[in-house]
Amino acid sequence: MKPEAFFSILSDPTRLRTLMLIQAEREVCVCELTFTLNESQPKISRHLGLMRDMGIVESRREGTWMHYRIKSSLPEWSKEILRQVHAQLKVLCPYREDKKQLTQMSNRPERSCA
Amino acid sequence: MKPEAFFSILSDPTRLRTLMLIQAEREVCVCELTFTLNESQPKISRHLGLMRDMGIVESRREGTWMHYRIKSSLPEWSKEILRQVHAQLKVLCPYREDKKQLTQMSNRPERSCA
DNA sequence: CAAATATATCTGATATTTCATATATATGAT
DNA sequence: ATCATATATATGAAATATCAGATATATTTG
Repeated sequence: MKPEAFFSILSDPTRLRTLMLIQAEREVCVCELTFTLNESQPKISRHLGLMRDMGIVESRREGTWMHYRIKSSLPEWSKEILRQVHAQLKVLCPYREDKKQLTQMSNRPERSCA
Repeated sequence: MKPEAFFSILSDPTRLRTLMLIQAEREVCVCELTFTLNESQPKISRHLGLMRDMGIVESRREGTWMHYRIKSSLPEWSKEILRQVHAQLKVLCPYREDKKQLTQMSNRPERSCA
């Protein structure tokens, strides 16, 4: 993956908020994202599909839920940049509020094996 | 500046190579970039103008030359991300080769006060 | 069947590149 | 000092490419 393609992934607010949430939580599912970001399900799903096609995230099915996380085989330079970006942005809005919002989801899915 | 707008600046190869070169050299002028990146002068100038309008870089005139550098008033989170991105990417192509290519420019402008 | 997730299509908006030309500055000749 | 010219940079306009969002619908699983 070329660095400019990697940054084009980060250049959309829905995708950036999603990735920051994944960095904070290790793993999130689609319904957690639609609730937390307050966006339509197709919109969330399309961005996740795009990131999966680009090789940034990978998915894991658990019943009807699809859990997304950072792809483990991602090159080290991009993993490190994601960590550094999260370290810088987590205190800013809306990322800080997103993390709080997620904890207030009533019917949040339980993970069998995170 | 919103983080997603910041990353959209990094999501173009010409701009990313330019910023990595600025991180390495502190300052570069338009003719150094057209030589090093082997791109047309209007293309380089357009991208620099865009980055100046977005508040990422600032320019300094020295005779006919325009020198560009990272804007000093840039928010700390974005300065730090630029440093970290450079630390990760400088060993990769084409950034490593760009730096070498710049040193081989014959009529490279001298700086009166860098 | 219901719930969760994925995808196809259309559409308006935006970004990028190129070409030609304009502007700014420096310099040598008169 | 002025004129002509060379060099460096910027920009307007047009052509092209790319992208995000909405709606409807399809797929997968329990």
